[in-house]
Amino acid sequence: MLGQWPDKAIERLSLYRRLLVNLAAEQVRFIYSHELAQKAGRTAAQVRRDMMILDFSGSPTKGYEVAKLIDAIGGFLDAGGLQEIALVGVGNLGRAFLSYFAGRRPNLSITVAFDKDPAKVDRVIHGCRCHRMEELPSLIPARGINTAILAVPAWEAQAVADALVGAGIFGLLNFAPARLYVPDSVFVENVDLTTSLEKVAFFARRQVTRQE
Amino acid sequence: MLGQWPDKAIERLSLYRRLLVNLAAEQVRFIYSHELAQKAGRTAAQVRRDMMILDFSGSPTKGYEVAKLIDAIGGFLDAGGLQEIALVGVGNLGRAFLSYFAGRRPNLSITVAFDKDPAKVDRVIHGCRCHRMEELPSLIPARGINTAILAVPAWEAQAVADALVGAGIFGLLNFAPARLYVPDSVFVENVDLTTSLEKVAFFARRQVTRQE
DNA sequence: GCCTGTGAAGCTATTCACAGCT
DNA sequence: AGCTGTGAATAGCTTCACAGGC
Repeated sequence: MLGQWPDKAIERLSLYRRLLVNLAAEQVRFIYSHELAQKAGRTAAQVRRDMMILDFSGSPTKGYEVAKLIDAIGGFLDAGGLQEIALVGVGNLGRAFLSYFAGRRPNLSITVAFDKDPAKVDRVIHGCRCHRMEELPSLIPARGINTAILAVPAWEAQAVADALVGAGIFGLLNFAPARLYVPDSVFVENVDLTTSLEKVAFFARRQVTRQE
Repeated sequence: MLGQWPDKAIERLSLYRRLLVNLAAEQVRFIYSHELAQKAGRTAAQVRRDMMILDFSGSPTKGYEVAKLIDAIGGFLDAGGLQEIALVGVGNLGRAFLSYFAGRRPNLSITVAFDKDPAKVDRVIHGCRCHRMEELPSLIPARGINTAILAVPAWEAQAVADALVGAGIFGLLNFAPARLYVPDSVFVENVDLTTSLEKVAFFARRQVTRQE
């Protein structure tokens, strides 16, 4: 499904870029692997390995040039221009994402939303227009969209995923607590909030017990 | 930090339980490792390995008894009674979580919220009262809370995390795009929505290119 | 025959450690 | 002296493969 690069490495590159953009804003021009590692919560060796993915080199005396590294990550991660994202499910979570992502990344923007609730259709929420589900199969290819966020209830997730895949989606960020059955060519990232919370609660409780 | 059990295994156990609860509702009494694996998107061997964590046995003829397995996972993952969770940051995301988690798990419930915005303080949102930040250091120990959800802006995250750790929190579900510096005894799960979306968009675009 | 439980093997991601450079 | 770049080693997780049992 993934192929050449491990998906964790892609996550780290995205994280590095965010840190580097902050550094650039503070006029930092060069950074060593151990400094970036410290900010990212990784090891220096890991950072240097990740630079190999980009085929990016630093200087042993100054480290990595921040501005150039930001460009190198952008060249690797970003599409040429704007990559549009579709959102399906404009409930509480969906609206929170619209507000959260609004203007966060210049190259990535949620530009269409879909919901089956007629009360939401044709409204514009955080700058994004909500469409009828029936428009999904035509609108997504028409806009050349390949990535979608799924924020619908679990029992609707598979049907919506099928519609999205049929419309040409190849990447899904899924917040519904349901496993999606999709072709191997489609990348699915599941964000399971309940499971994450249960995990944190488990380790927290275990630590409390240990302290006592 | 973690210790004995890998955190990915804990995630899977939480996932298995959700699937099993659904199965129980459909009157399914027994399930084989390969069936559960199929539903969870794992291999049968992985499921059987995870059963070893629980020290739970199935029968070679019938498989695992659904009701007993649910109890075994509960005995492992859950606290004795209700485990309360605190939420800090009642913005769009925070409110979405309150609505999302309301009544989702009987043993896990967000029962206190905090926000620095006076307009939100003392309001009850999705059954959860919002308190002043100043009450955090006393209220969290008073309630015996050890787990918190962090949904504040990045630039406030570290200060809030410090306050939470000081108040006795040992588990943090962090939605702020910032690395948190906390003692080793505190478990932090970062959910980085921007990074996840960038990753999905990256693989989607790559796949599209490959198809052409 | 077809399952479970598990030692062993295999894989992938991360870290070590050091040559090379300035 | 202290960094980068990277082959080699390690660690951690997943899958294989088969003994054991009904």
